Amino acid sequence: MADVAQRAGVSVSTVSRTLRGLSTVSDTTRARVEAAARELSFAITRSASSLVTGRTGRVAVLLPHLESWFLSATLSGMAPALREAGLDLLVYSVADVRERADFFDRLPARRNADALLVVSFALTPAERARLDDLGMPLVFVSQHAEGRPSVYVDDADAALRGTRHLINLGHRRIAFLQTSDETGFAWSSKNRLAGHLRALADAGLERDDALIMSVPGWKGSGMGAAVGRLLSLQEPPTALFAETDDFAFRLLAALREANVPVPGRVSVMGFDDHVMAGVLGLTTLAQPAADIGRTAVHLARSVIDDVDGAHERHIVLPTELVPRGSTAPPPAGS
Amino acid sequence: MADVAQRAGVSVSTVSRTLRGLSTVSDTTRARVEAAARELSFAITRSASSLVTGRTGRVAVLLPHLESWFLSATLSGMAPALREAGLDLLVYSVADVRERADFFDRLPARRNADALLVVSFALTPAERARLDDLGMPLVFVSQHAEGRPSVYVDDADAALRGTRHLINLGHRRIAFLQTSDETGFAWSSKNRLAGHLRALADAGLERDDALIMSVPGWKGSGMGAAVGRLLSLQEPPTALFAETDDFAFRLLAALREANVPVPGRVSVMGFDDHVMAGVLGLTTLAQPAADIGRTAVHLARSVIDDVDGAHERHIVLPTELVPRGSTAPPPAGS
DNA sequence: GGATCTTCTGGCAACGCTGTCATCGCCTTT
DNA sequence: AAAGGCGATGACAGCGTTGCCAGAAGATCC
Repeated sequence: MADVAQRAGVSVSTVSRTLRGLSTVSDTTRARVEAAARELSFAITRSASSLVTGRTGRVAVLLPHLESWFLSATLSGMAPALREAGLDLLVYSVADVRERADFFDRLPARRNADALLVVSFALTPAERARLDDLGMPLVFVSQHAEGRPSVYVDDADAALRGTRHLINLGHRRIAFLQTSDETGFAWSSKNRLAGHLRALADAGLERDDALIMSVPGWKGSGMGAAVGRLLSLQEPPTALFAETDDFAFRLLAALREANVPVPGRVSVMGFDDHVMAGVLGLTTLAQPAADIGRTAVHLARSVIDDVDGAHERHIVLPTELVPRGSTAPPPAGS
Repeated sequence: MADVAQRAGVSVSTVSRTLRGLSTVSDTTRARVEAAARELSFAITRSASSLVTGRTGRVAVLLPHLESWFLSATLSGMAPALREAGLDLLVYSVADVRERADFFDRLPARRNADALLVVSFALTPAERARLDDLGMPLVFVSQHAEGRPSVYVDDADAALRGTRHLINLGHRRIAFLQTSDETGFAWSSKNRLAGHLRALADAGLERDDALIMSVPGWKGSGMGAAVGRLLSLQEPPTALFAETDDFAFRLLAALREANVPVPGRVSVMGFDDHVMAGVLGLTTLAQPAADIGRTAVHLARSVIDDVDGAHERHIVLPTELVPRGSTAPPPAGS
């Protein structure tokens, strides 16, 4: 910055003021400084300004991993919003328990970001407490959190509408498949199941726990076994509701392998509206992942700037049922 | 840090030494300091140390976007390697031309990261020059770059083997489909096509430009049209080689819509080994995305630490043909 | 027992910026 | 014409660390 000052023939103070866009700089000086900065392709050292202002110009995002469509899409939505605000994006992805413990132990985000966005994270009370101790703005994304701003969809309501759609098609035996994976979408998961059950109850259908399946792992092969168990029930389901599209895809593959026609014999419904859902013709509940990301960033900015009421705002974004080819009325006589 | 020092009854210098793990601290003092730091759950302000040491403890990654499987998987591979090195991950995703221009204009990574990893980025000479001016360690990922360390796979060789596989199955008319999308995989793309053509030439097959298709957009609907054009040729192809799996999936969807059986009438081959490739039974060339990410980080660390020879190391990782159900011998009589 | 090492610790400047205050012209007001 | 106000700029301290040097205390050697 001193170089720029010298080249422009002004003091560093003036350069600082110019570059920050403060109004008290004359037009001619501003032009000179900007020219000098450009010629030297000067980029500010954020470390130094952070030290003085206490702002880092960075927002940290904590994610359970990076490989699901939903998380990537959410992150994608954040990127432009952050850029617009001149904020950099710091990503903490904690894939396993060790990394997770390490994150909450060392809290590396502390003092290294202006806000922490916690995405789709099923927190233990201890972890939640640790974050609260962090003393930095927190925004919960894709989950509701008491006492903190959050952005999410109404998973229960969406699932309710999904199941209702299946019921309207004539289905009476509807299975719900969820991942038993620990990390990840536990908050959403619980709510989706609740919505599903609610729809069944509303329609006067009896709950049957044999139709609620926890299938292990993201990548495992438990899916085939699960399908086998469901289809060998005395009264097998005519529709399968998977808690995410990623999951529904694996389900479709398992069904294809077992030569079960979709939707001829069973209907399949997903949740997310993954890009591939369109390609594969999967009926699903679209959730606006990019919007969620963008909104989360806006919310974070409000909290950082200490806007009134921002500290406990809960924004619920809409979901939409997208009917495609994987759902149809149940086969006659079932 | 002053608080910790006071609580431990030592000077800040000693606290600093202890926390950095320097050896010249007595065991008793070290224990006292560590206890104090833990009790106050002290976290160091990186900004301040950056200012002194010139190290930021951060690595920046520049990506064309965040939504392809390959990029997510690569990023996933980087995360644990960075964590292990105590480095934070700064993500710059530039989705459109405006953002891209902005990045190269302002170079926000400058002085805000210890190294920049450039992933799958088809750079203009001007952009490349701009990066070189940046005066910071650069690592090119998923692309070869003259004069800079890089990690990539031999796309040409992989594609060659893919096409050879199709030829070995008996195919003689093989189409190659690439995206005409600007951002993204231009480097890989060019090489994959070259490898494909090489395999044709090696087998004594004539090149037919009608079989090389550029299909627009990531998400558009140009795929149906492309399939139509190919299948209405006088001598239609019996095999289709898509430059990425993402692309192959859309191709599969278009073929299904057109009622063209795969692999009955045409075989389809992809590139990447996307998670869904297994699910959909797509034959593909697996590239070790996570390994690429991890290796890139190791390389970056070597360059940062100025290890001998690191500045121009080129690491080529292996690819593997994964035969699945989407490829088979051509239908009899074609 | 004094000189010389060694091991450990403290003091202090410096990193590159920002915020505050002081200063300097020039314009307006009476 | 003097007083006051205002807009633009510069000087300087200080943010929380680290690196360097000095120094204290204890160990070793002749």
